[in-house]
Amino acid sequence: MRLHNTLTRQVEELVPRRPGTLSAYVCGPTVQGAPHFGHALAALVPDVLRRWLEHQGTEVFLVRNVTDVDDKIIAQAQQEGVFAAEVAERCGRLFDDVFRRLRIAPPRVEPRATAHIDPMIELVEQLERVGSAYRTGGDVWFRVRSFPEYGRLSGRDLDELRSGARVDADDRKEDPLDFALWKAAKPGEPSWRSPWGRGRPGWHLECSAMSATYLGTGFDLHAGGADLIFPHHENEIAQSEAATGERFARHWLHNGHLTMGGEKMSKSVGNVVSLTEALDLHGPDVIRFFFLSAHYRSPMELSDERLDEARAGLERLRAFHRATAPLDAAPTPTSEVLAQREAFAAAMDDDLATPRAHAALFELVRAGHAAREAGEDGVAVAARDAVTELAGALGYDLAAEESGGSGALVGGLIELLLSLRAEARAARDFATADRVRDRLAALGVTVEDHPDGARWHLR
RNA sequence: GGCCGCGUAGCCGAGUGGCUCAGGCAGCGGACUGCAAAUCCGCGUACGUGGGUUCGAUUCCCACCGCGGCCUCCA
Repeated sequence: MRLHNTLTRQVEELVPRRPGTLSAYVCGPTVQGAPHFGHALAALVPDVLRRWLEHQGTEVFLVRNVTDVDDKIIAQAQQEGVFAAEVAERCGRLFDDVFRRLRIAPPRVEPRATAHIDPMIELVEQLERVGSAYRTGGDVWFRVRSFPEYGRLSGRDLDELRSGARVDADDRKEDPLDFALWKAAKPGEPSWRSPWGRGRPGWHLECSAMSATYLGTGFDLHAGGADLIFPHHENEIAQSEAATGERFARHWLHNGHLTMGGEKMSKSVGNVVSLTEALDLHGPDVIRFFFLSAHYRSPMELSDERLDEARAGLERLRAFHRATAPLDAAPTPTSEVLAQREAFAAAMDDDLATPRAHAALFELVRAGHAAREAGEDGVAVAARDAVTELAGALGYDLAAEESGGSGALVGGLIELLLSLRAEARAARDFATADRVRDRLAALGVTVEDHPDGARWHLR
């Protein structure tokens, strides 16, 4: 398949170094607060890529880290008067929970920064040996000047960056662009023993060390939000390549941002929507559909209207699933069904063009309904099977009903009411029949009358 | 200020140098229905502005306007 590579700004063939297995590293969350709606996208994009590759028979060895030590976690802990590890543990569970509910498949390895201090220290020592690191007191800095390729990923020019000069002119640094590899411990902060005294790793260090630990150098794909391109990913490349002399990640995938009120959703702007609450309100499939209805690299504006549209679109897929689930004819795909399967695959292979993939799904739905109405059950079944399979490859569960569990008891009671209603209709007592339907609707149960009887589903 | 990207019908969102230029939501008409719902059939001549290249541009180039992102922590 072809995928946009930030390194070249072009859509390129994604070629795993080991045929059949893609090695990928995703920058996971910094567990310093509750997950917001925007965090879902950065986890969802690699998930969709992974599902598609696996559907195509490629294995994906995915590593997604957890940043469990950093300035904000420490600040939050101090504010609460607890240990930083406590904040990280609590927030980490919140992220685990929302990712699970979103059906984001767990990564193969989920390394925590605090469990990999040793390889980080070794990496810094190696950088000292090659002359790319220097210390001032208990701090260690990366010497940007020592890495001529610096700025390649983000398309920056060193001199422009310096003149932009919003970077702290810290006198301890040789160059304003140099960044911390190791920070000397301040009182009350979590710290680890190191050759430079007690301290903690700089932010960028963990990803270099942990990706090398689990994937080695020159792994296939590195992913993250577009806001990580600079400085985070630029710095990862500098550290890793300066230390090893080898290419770091070969392909870079970055997702665009979620906006709300025209601005990037972020805690500092204050326009965040809790992902936990959004899941409670909309369920995982609506949120997934919302994100996948636009291309992963374009910015997306979140609003109630967009979510309502996503719900409506998803409902069309679900209604098709409900209508065709009882059919049990042998599938007899038509050329149209086959063509839409191919269109879906072509879209996904073309830089994860999920909006076009959705379009193929909708064409299958229309063709399937039409076949069903024409009594061509085999064609309808072929369309249904294609929709179920391909929607599954995008991570949808069309059989799942919306929130509000319908236990056996609830289902039984509804069936009972509908059988009484059917008797009323047979007796042309439409007032009673309508009353049952209206009251059920008020409770969130939609009733549809079909030639073969009534169907119902939870709204 | 520098760098990057975007501007497509009421809304969202694909796509292409010309051939009937996806799909969804909303809307309208018809079929079906006791009425609905669901579904099917039909219906929308859109490409920010001004130049240029071209036989022909929404698609390529330039300028401008507007919007966003990054340049500091950030998914």
